[in-house]
Amino acid sequence: MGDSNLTSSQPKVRFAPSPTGKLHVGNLRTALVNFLYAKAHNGTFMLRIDDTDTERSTPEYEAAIRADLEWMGMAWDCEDRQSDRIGRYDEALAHLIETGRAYACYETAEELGLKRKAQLNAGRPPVYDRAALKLTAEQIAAYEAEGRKPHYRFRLNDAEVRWTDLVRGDVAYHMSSLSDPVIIREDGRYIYTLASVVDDIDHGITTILRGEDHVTNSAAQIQLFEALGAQAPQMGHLALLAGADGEGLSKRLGSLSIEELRTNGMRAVAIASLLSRIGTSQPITAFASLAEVIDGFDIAHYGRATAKFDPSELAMINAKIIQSLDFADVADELSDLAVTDEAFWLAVRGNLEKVSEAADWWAVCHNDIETIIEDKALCDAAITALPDGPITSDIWKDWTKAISAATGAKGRGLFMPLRLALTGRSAGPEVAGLLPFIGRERIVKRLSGGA
RNA sequence: GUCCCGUUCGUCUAGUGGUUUAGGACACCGCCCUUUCACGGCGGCAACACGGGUUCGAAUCCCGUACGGGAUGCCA
Repeated sequence: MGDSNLTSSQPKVRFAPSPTGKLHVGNLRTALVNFLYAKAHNGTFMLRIDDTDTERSTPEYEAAIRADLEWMGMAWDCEDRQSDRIGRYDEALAHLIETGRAYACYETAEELGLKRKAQLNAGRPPVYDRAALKLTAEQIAAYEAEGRKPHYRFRLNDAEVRWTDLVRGDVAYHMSSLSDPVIIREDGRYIYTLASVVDDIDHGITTILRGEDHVTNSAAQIQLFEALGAQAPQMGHLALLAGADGEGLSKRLGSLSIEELRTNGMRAVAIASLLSRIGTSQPITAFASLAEVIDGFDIAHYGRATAKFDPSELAMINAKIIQSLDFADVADELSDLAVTDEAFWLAVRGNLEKVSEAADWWAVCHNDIETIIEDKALCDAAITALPDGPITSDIWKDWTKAISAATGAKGRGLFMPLRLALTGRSAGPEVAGLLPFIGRERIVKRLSGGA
C-alpha cells in the first residue's frame, strides 16, 4: 500500500489516451482516478495525447475524448501531444545509443514472428534472443545494402526491478522473461514505451496511475527512466474492470462508451460516483457533485482484484441523483424537452430514472392518452365530487376523501382506479402533483373514459 | 507454453493467525409508514473456490489444483 505522506508535496499526474478509439468506462476510470488523485492532493492533472501510432490515431477520436472529459467535468490543467515532441525523443534515443542501452535490429516483423512461434513450439518463453547484438559489420552492411532499415530496442538489464506500487504494494519483476522493448520502428516512428518515459521526465510527472495491463511495461520503463538519468515516478496499477458477467470489458466497448452512456441519460456525476468506488473498499455512493467525489477519494482504498462494472448499478445511482436535483440543475435540459415549469419538475422528479422521462410525464399531462377505466362507478363519483375553483395539488386530499365517502372505496381500491383513469399508467409520480397540469377539462374527460 | 495477479454474501468489499456466531454498503425479501412507484424506519436472507500442509488455533501462512484476468506487438 502506498504511503500517502509520500505525496504531501503536490503531485503531477497525467492521463495519456491514444486517440485510436472512443473513451469507455475502463479508460475513463483511469482518467478519473488520475484526476481525483490530483485534485485530492492539490496537484496537477495533465492531458497527454499519445499519438505516436499515426496509423490508428485520428483527430476525430481525439476530439471525442476531449469532449467526454469536458462533459465529465474533468478539466485538465495542462496538455501536450507526443507528435509535437519528436525532437526530444531523438535526443533520448541518441543518448541511449551512446551509452549502449539501445541497439539496432534488422529482423523483419515476419522473421520475428517466426522466431516467436519456434520458441513457443519448443516450450520456451518468446523472449527476443538479442541476435542483433551479435551482428558483424559485414552482416549489417549487407542488410543496409539490401535496403533494410533498422528498428531499435532498449537493452534491459538482467535484474529484478522492484517498486512499491500505490495499489499493489511491493512488486518485484525479473527482466529475464521480458524481451528488450522496441523503442523506434523501422520507419522511424517512435513507440510509446520511450516517448512516454521522455514525456514523463520532461513534464515532471510524479505519479503514474494506470491499469494493471501496464505492469510489465512499467518494469521495463523503470529501467528506461534510470537509463535516461531520471528517477522513476511513483507507480500505481489499478485492477482492470470486467463486465457484470465477469467477462473482460474490452470485448464489449461499444455498449459501454461514455458517449453511449451519455445519450442513454446517464449523468456525469453518476458515472464518476460509480467509477470512483468500484474496486475499492468504500461503499458505492451517489455523490451530488464531482467535488464530493474528490472529497471521498483515497487511492489507498483501491484493491487488487478485478472490479466489476454493472450498468444496472449505474442506472440506480443515476436515478438516485436525479431524484434530488433542483429545477435549476436541469432547467436547460428540460427546456430542450419543452418542459419549463419548476412545479412540474418537483412533481415528477422522484419517479424518474432519466431526466428525459420528465417529457413523457409532460406528455401524459398535456396530450391525449389512453385512459383505463377500472371502476366506472368510482370515476363517475369522482367527477361529481370534483370541487369547483382552480385545480391545485391541494384539492387532492379533500377530493379523494369525498370520493371515498361517496363510494366506500379506500386504499388501493380508491387510488388505483383514479391513477389509471387520469394517467393511463399504474405507477408514476403522485397524482396530486400532476393534477394542475392535467387541468379540469382533461380530468373530467379522462374520468369519463375519454382521452 | 511462460511470467505476473486475483478468487470472502447476488454485487463491491472489510478482514495481515485467536477480539469473528466472518463486518459493511448496494441489491433482494418481509414488516412499518404511505396515495402507486420512490423516500424513510425496522428486520431478514446470504460468502471465506477446492485439496493438502504448518499451528493449540487459519479467511488470514505454505504447497498444489481449478477457475478468471493481464502480459508475452516494429499497439497503447
